[in-house]
Amino acid sequence: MRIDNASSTTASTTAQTERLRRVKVLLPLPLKGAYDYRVPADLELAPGDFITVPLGSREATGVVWGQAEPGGIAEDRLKDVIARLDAPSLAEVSRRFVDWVSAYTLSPPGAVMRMAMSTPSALLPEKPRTAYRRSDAPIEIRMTSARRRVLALIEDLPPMSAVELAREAGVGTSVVRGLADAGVLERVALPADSHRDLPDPLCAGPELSADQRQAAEFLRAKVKQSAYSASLLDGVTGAGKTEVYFEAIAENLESGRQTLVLLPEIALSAEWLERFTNRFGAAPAQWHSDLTQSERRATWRAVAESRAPVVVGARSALFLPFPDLGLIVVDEEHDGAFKQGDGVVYHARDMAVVRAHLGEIPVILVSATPSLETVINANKGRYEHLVLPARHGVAELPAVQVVDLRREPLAPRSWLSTTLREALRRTLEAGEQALLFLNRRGYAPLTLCRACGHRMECPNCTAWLVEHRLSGRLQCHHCGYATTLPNICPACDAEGKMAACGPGVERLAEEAMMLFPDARLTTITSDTVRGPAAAADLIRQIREHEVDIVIGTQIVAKGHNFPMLTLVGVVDADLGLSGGDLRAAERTYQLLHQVSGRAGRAALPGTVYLQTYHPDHPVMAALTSGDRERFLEEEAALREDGEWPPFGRLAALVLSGRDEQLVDRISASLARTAPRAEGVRVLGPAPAPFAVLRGRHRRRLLMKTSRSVNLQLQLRRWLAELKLPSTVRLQIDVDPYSFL
DNA sequence: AGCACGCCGACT
DNA sequence: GTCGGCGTGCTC
Repeated sequence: MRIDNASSTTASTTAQTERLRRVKVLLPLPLKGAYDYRVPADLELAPGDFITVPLGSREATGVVWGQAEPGGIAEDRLKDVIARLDAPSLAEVSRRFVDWVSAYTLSPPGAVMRMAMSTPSALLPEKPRTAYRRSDAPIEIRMTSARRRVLALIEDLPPMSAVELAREAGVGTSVVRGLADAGVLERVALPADSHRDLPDPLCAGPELSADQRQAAEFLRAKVKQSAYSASLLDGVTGAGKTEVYFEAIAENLESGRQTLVLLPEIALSAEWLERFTNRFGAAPAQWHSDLTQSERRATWRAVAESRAPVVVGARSALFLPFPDLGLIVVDEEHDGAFKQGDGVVYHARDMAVVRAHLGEIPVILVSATPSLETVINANKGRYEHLVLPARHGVAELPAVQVVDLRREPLAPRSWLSTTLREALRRTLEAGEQALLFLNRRGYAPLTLCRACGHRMECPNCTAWLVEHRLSGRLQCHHCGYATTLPNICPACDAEGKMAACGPGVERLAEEAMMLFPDARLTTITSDTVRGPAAAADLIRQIREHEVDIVIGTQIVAKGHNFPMLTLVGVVDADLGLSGGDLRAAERTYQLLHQVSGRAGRAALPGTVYLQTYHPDHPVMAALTSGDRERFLEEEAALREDGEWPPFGRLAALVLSGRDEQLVDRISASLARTAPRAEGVRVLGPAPAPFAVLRGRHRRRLLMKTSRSVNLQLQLRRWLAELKLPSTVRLQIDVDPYSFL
């Protein structure tokens, strides 16, 4: 009896120990799920711990995802966990977030987790930073002039790194190391991370208007509640939305919790950083794709160790390992850049709301032109809706006029109507600035042969080659293919018949220069602006009126304040409306509204001209009347009729491969096995927009369901049996943002 | 994602 | 005869 008792106790203890001794480990790889590992007796592990494990012939870093479930892999295939890494473990809410995003996007959980891990070096012990100082030991060495310079320099300076010391002394680092090896210099360890100044919520902020104060108080109260809430902060550019949400950040700073601010394009936000620093007396931590390895490491660690109270970043910052996130702000929430296109396909704004929900914290969505989804959520009461009216005297809204190109035809190879030319002339004569907006890079979007009609197309993609006259090349904007402009038609051998068709910004600049030879002109596109420093310099040039005419693509649409800019000419307002995209009208409205806002922001009133062949289009009507609500209502009605998002659910499945027939066969068979259920429709397969991209043939299926259907469940069932040849890829995009 | 395994072309 | 190209498949 006693033995029975003892043995049963032993058995249950063994079972329990067994279970504890076996853990699920999520590896940052696109595997189906977590892998099981055995935990050695001398290791104590908890969920969220970062560990190293053997994987095949190598070693990998992963996260303990929980206790292994019974019925996993056979005992004899289990390997031992190698070690626990010295990094704060991933918070439970972060792990739930990874699982949630994985389930929602149908991406492997490891692929999602990879975004939370940044760089491998972040998990390894920090490399001690070595500095050098004069040693006391009286050592005789052969003196050289380089050595003398180093020693003279070190006399009255604090210890410096080899690189700094060498740079200051004008010698190579080998001289410094040589002196250290000889014993004249002494190596000392520098403190790991010199503490930077932290944002201070008590720093004096700017004077707020009554409306701003009211909105700020509301958001402060939401932060104080530390519960889930979503608020839309809505108001025209210049209404002071940023200052308002800064107050919410201040409140969250006071409570000691972390804040995440998501911006669509961090590289161009020098202005935002300046405003933040002015308000809080210190810069926030930054997270974006241009960080160096060591910057990534430092920021990731600072976030994980609660040393970064505020992080501003691009969409991937959402996956940083915050131990205590208390507030998320999504600025420019309507911006398409929040949608991640490759790898794990997700929309950072939507996932930010999910993250806030899981963390039971407030999220603030900010925009002058909020997305239809967000406005509907606000109207239905799911989001709080705070509207900031324009501040008196700050931003006079520009007058928007349509130029009807059907009544006022353009001259051949000209893209500026008489009306717009006249407006330009008046603006320049008044000593003011003008912006010509055309969302097309290069010189001409199409080159064709006037003899046989042959079009210059990309050999790898279904796309025209764009002529770039600055670089003297024909370029594919999708795969990077480039070639020279031929003088002889590759199809019919006719000589000198290749002709540029349509305008790009370079060609527009050519016309403007011809019309206004004395005007100082600059072209701003992603081709001409390389990096934040160049962008900042251009912005300064415009602000200081060193330029009369600015010609640019969408990168000039972002909110910069140019006091002397009074005229905006939208050269092709219809661009972007064609193509049958669900959000074409909405996006065009947002872009053109934003670019219109560049005109007349200070004391001078501004004017906007929209050149269009569709003056009656709802987008043009909304822009000229300023009646955003009516436009959104009409858009919403259209989507509701067709059960399009957000009134229905949508997922795009794109199959791609080099073998066109194979891709066709598989898409066809996929369509045959599509689920037949109430409220589920599968459209396609059809050639995906850009039917060939980078040499891969693409077919698309669309799954469209009503709101009540669990789209992910239907998708998972459908694709569970699917066995794809390795040469064919399937990309799933839940809630596709753009159909292109 | 790595890394090994495997099966066909140009080299010491 | 081997070295090495990258297609295919597996990693608890």
